[in-house]
Amino acid sequence: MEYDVREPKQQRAILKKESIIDAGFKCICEVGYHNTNTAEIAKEANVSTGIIYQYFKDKHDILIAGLEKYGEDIFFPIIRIEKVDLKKDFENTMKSMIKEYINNHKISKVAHEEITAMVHSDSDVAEYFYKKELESTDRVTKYLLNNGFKDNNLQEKVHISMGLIDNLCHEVIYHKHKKMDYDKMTDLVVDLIIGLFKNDI
Amino acid sequence: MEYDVREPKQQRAILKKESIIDAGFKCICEVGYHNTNTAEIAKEANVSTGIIYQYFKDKHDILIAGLEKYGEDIFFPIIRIEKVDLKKDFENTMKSMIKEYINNHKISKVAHEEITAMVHSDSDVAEYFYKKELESTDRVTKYLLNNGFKDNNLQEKVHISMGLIDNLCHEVIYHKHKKMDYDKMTDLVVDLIIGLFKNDI
Amino acid sequence: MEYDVREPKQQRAILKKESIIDAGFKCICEVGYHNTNTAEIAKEANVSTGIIYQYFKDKHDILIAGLEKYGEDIFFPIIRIEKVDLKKDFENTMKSMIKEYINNHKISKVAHEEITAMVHSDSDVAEYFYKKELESTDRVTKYLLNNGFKDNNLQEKVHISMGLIDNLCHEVIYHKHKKMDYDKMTDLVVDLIIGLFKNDI
Amino acid sequence: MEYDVREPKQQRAILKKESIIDAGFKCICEVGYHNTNTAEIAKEANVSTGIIYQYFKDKHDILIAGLEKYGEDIFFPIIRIEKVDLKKDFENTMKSMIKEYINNHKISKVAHEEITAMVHSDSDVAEYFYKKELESTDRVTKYLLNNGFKDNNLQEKVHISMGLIDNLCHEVIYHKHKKMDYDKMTDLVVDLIIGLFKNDI
DNA sequence: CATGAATGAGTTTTCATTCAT
DNA sequence: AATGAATGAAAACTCATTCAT
Repeated sequence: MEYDVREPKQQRAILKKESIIDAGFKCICEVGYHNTNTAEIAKEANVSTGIIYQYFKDKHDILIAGLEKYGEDIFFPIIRIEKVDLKKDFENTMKSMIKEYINNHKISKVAHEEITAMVHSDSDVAEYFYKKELESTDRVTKYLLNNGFKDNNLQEKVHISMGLIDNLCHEVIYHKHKKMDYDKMTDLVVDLIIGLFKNDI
Repeated sequence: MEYDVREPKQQRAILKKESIIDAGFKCICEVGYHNTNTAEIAKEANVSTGIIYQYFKDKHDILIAGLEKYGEDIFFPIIRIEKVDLKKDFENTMKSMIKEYINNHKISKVAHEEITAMVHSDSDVAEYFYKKELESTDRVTKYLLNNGFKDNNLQEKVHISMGLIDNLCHEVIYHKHKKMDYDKMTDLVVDLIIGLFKNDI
Repeated sequence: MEYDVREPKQQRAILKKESIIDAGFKCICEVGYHNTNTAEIAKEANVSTGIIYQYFKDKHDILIAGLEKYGEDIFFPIIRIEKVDLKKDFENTMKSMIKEYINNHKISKVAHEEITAMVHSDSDVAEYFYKKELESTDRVTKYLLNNGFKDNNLQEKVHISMGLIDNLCHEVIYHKHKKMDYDKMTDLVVDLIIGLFKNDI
Repeated sequence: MEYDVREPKQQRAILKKESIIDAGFKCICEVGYHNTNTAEIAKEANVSTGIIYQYFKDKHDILIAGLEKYGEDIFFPIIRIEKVDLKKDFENTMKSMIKEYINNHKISKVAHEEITAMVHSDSDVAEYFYKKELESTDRVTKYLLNNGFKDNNLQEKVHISMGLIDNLCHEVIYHKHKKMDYDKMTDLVVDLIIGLFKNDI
């Protein structure tokens, strides 16, 4: 005989909602928002199509929930800069950060493509990125201030640096320019950033 | 059995084909590819839906035609760098170029959003951008070489510089960071670029 | 992404699927496959157009389902020859069979026309007819063997006989030849068939 | 310099009309009426789409014209039975006729399929076949009468015989029944026909 | 809460026929 | 007569969302 294991309803509902978020975000990242339908999400989440609308206003809502849940890890890992030890050699710290970034990008390359595509066509996604980008800059700036950097247009410099790194990562991953020397390019970028901050440390 | 895509021979028809491209690209730029339907395009172009399929394989085909027609002006004006007079003061030249870029971006802000969104989800659009981006880098690099710059990782430096400018424009237009000093930021970017090339002139 | 064709589980849904088959087959039989559209079928079945595509891949799928459901009764009633009592007088048995056939043809005359038309233009319909025709010949042949007929080119004779009966029915129903004496023609056909088998009983 | 060879307009027009008929019938026979569009016909006929409607009421009209032009050769060659020499051995005459028929069927197998499909769905095509079938039976009957056959239900017998031959041809060509002995079947059919007429010669 | 059946507006595409030149 | 451009109604099919159970 089987005991009817009765999990608390609240708990079960939460799990179900999570599984829908996960399934939805997975599908959207893999094949794109417009190529994912609710039936597919329901199937992937092992729920019925109807139940989705108990937990989410609409399909779009699932996307946003997924973004809230996984967006930071995928798109804004720098937000956790506090873990970085700036006491060490600045140049090497930056190089290993860049390497980590590139790796991170590579892992979720398709997710990046699919989701960043929506920044331009979906105002909620845009807003999320907007907010997170601000947050990233602020956090990094504050972190540097706390680590003894002078506030000499620090925010602007941080933003420029983050942009440089982003572009570099993107270039390396998509490897558009066959003749480009990426090691050299990385060195150039690191030098630029160090140059930017050289009088502020 | 499919009608072949026809190449119009009469003047009237050629104009009509152009008007479909214009209408389609306009709609797509304004409300996005997925939110534009053929009926809308036909209406905007003052033609019937049927004629669209005589000149274009499908909706996507119109997008690509529009891109070919207007893409360079909107996304890659730097491709015409030959017009810039580098004999003049480098710093001021760059600053006015950046201003022009920002203006250009502002004019077709929505087009930028909608179309760059598709780079990530549409392989043909992606291919176009890749191609043009390469072309831009190459052209600028060659132009600098012809103007006496030394080939000291010139290509990499050009690419980095173009990225810096792009990011700057983007930041200025979207004005995300309320506390950011954009004039200072522009100065920083220009200084960085000048620094990059300082030993190559 | 495609919805999978679903197999209905609820009683209501099963009935609905059947009603789509019935409605579709009815429409196709009455006005022809090419003159029947999904909206028409939906209307006739009292369902929405959408539901059709949950149970059927496409319009063609409905046709095949209808054929599987009603094809034997309409086109291959001889497949149930086992019910015929061959112990009785062969000639009279055959005559009453022919009468029954003609009646059957008359009832679903339009269905015959519309569906047999498709044997030539639709490979799935063709396959169905081929299969059933083979099955008919085989069954009749076996049945005769079990009833003491000798296997003296029996299969060939059965096929010829079935063709003769088919042609006869067709002629009687369409009544093409004004001056034709159909009773006499029937007698001739029956005599021919009896003659064919006279040494095999 | 080139002389402007001016054919009589009437003549040119006739040629043009013929080329449309030929092109249309060719397309229809090859891929079917529903899969042939007017653009295709125009292209095949080397004329513009517009001109078609100068010579024909509609697409259907082309089909009928094609049928009138080529139908007899393809579907009712027996209509020219007068060429057959019945003085010779009846059995061999018939066998060679059957062989010729089978060949004829094979050559235009697709045309047969496509066009006979329409007998069931197109009343004009049906009427044509109806008319020609009557004509065939009548001609053959008359021819036999003129060759000394007695009028002992001759029309009925002719019709039955023609049906037997048609079925045989069809069976041989489409070869549905793998285990069937077609030589034997041919012999059986010939014997049946000879038997039918044996007291009438 | 949960299911999955049902809806129907919306989309792309085709093509016989007409029309402007 | 001739061209080929243009029309637009009609068709198949999709899918986010709602509903009956």
